[in-house]
Amino acid sequence: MDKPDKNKSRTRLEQRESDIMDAASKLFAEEGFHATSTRKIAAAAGVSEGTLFHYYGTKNVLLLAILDGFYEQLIESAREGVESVMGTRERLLLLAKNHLRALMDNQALMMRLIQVYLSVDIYYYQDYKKSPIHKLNYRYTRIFDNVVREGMERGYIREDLELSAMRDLFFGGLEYGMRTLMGRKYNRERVASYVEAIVDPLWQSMQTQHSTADSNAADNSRLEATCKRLESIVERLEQA
Amino acid sequence: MDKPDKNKSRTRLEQRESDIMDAASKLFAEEGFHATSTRKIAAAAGVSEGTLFHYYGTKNVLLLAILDGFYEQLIESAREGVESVMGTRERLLLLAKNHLRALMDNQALMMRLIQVYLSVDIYYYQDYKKSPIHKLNYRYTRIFDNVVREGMERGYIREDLELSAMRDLFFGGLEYGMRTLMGRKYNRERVASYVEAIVDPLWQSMQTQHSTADSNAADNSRLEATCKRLESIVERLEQA
Amino acid sequence: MDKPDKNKSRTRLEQRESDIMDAASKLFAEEGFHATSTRKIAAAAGVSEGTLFHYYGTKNVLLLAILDGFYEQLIESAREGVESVMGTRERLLLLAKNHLRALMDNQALMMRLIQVYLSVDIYYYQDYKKSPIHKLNYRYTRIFDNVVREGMERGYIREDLELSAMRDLFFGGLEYGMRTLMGRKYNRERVASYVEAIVDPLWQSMQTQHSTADSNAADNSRLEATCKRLESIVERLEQA
Amino acid sequence: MDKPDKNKSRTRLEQRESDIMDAASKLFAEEGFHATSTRKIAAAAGVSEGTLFHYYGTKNVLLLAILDGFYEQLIESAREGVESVMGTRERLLLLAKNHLRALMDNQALMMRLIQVYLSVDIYYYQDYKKSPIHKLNYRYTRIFDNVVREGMERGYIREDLELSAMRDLFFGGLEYGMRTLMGRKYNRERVASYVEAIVDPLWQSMQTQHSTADSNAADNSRLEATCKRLESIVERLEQA
DNA sequence: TATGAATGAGAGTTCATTCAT
DNA sequence: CATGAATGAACTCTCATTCAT
Repeated sequence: MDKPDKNKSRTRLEQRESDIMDAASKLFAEEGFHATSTRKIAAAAGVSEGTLFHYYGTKNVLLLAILDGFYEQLIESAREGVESVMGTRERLLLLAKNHLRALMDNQALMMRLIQVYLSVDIYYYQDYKKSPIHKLNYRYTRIFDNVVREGMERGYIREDLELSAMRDLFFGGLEYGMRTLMGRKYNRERVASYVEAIVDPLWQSMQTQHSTADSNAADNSRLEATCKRLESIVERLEQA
Repeated sequence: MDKPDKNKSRTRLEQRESDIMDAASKLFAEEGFHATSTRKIAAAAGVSEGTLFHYYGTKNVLLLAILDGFYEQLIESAREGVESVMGTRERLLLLAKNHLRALMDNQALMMRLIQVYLSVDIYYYQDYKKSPIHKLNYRYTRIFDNVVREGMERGYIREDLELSAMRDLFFGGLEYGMRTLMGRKYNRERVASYVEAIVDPLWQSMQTQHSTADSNAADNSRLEATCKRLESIVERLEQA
Repeated sequence: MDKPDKNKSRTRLEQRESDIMDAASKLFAEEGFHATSTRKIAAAAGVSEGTLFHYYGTKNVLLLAILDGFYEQLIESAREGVESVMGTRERLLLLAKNHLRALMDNQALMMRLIQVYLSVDIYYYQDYKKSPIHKLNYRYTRIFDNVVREGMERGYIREDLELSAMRDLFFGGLEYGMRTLMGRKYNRERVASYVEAIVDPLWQSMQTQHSTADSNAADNSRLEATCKRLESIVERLEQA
Repeated sequence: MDKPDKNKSRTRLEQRESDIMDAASKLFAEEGFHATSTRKIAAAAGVSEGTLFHYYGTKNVLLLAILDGFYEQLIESAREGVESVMGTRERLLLLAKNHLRALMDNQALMMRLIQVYLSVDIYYYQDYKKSPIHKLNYRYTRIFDNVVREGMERGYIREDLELSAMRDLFFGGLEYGMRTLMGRKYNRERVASYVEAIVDPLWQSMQTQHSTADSNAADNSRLEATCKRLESIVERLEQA
């Protein structure tokens, strides 16, 4: 589309860029950010150390580029997923699956890298909200927000919901659970059922609440349980 | 109990130990693990670097000791909290408050340190389940598990609940949300209301389903009060 | 042969390499391996400490490189010496002089370095025979072996000789004696006469043994051997 | 024999001293002088580090004490050996066996320690001859010297022998050969035959010479010259 | 006499980054 | 644009030795 010449050279540059980013991603994921030297990265990418710094002026910049790419991909696949189905619950399940899969593909190290990034650059972006990562994360979580808001508009979800708490539970729950999931082998079915176990309680509490029938079942059963305990105490007392 | 002399020296040792741990905790929290040199820690603790390594053979060991202490405290306060109230929901609220407060007191960096620890020692404890941190975390989350299980036994919570998913949502949600909370100043009320916003959806989905529970709030609270009175009678009877 | 540019830079690299090795050799010799810090070496070589580790990844590697160079030189001069004269006894004298002179030029510390090296790397090369130093030493002592073997073939030396014992006496005697020699000032004549004092007893015991009967058996067998060679040459000439 | 009280306490002190020396000897031998920290030694000896420095003010002093003890033992057993047999050759064989066995019992590291010692204390005893080790070594090698001298007096050994060269060959040969011997397992027979292989050539060259070899030097040199001429002709022919 | 906590200098090594080529 | 040699500050950790108890 562009001039072939420019196109060609741009392609080569891009090739190198992605070589470096791939190598760095892999190493960061495997050994951690601090344990990965720029020398190792350059070697793994098949370029000289000088070149690495030619492309990314700083190790931190490289880290940010990786995270950026990761989020960009995450956002894109999330958007595609949301557009592919209609129901709010189905959309949430898709978002959850997408999130989990992306993290697992990267050995969950992306999460750690984000932590590192925030550690490292806390000096530059004293206000978390100004940090590039925050902006990316904001763009990403807005997708979830929009799905929920649309659910509200359509009446599937009660309107007095605290959206931010729901968001925290959704993403926090997934990420926290991932640690457990990680130990075992990647398993598509397990992921699916885990995702449901996370989403369902949230989905349930999101909905407008019907059924006046057995209204206070909880309290009823509490009463029943208490009665049982009283009875058993009475029995013991009688035997004593 | 011992000779005063010995006692004294033991105290001095312990003093030094805690000086070092305090200094290290502070610095790790402020600047991160990797950005804090042992030199800085020693200086901040008012001891020589040699002494630091005399007490903790390795920077990693020091990190582990800090995390250990943190968890120990967390576990203790959680247990106390659980024992101080009776209702399951109240207990969950207390656990959540305790968790959040502990994290915020440490500038939420404890979470990062745990990540660092797992990164660093992944080589030693190839199986995450064998790592000391996992064991501590297990002990801690068992408190939550027990609260929920007891709720089930007493009939307050439906028995077909997926406990592990609930745990993930609970702790994950809190930790994820903490980031947002952190930016603002510490505020006891805000924490309380945030905690409710996290716990309520979970509590709701834990209970037997489709209850109109909140629809007739008045009756509900009367029942609630009665339940509580009965329960406390039971407690007293059992202890007698 | 190459571009002068490349050639030049290669030269500069080699210059640096040898600067470092020279400085290290000197310091190791003067103060011993353990007492010489990499810092000192770098300073003496006029490079930064980083550069030192750029060239030799480890202090041990540097040590090995020095020993390697030392042996290489030793081997070369020994070979030249052997080729420059014909008689077995003369060759042994030359080898001895060469050995002694090389050691004395390095203040005899090379021997100590070899010991250090073997100490240090005993863990890496559990089998002594696999250590690089052993291989170098083997190459070197083979020169002595070959001289003796040729002496046997030519009949100057009795064939029932225990070569390994002879080798031990030769090199061991020289090195042991060197300590004594070291204290005094370098003295070409003294070395020459000392060398004879060491070699002569060995030479004597190498030759076919007394029995006054055929008094000059050695010379006789030399004559016989020479005749045989002459005869075989004549044969070849006749066939040509 | 002494006062029981003093005796007792002296015994305890001596016990401790020897505990420390034994532990240090073992560790020095196994890991080398520099790789063995005083902490390790103290732990292995079952005393505190303070105590170690109480007995031996310095790590170097400890080293010297060990070497001193080693030599003392070596000297004693050598003297006993010499007195137990009469023949000069037998005495030399015994001395050699004794030397070899002592070194092998200590994993040959004693030799290295001596080197270390000389390195370390070269600053204190700028003149080798004044160093304590030199004195010990002198006392020890005098035993060899005396055996040889007595052999001369009794007429077993020719009187124009260069004693110092003989000594260098004897001890140097043994120590050099030990490296080879070390690799294999300790084997009493092997040691015996090795010792003979070392001593015999020396013994041979020590004896009064019945060969006419040197007696008729004139004839000899004529033969020699003829040989050389023949040989050079052969060389030229072969190269042609 | 025996202890072991405390020291601080110094060790080897790593590292992100620069810059002349 | 690409290189990789060069840097030197900073790192964690070790060590022989001291000294108050």
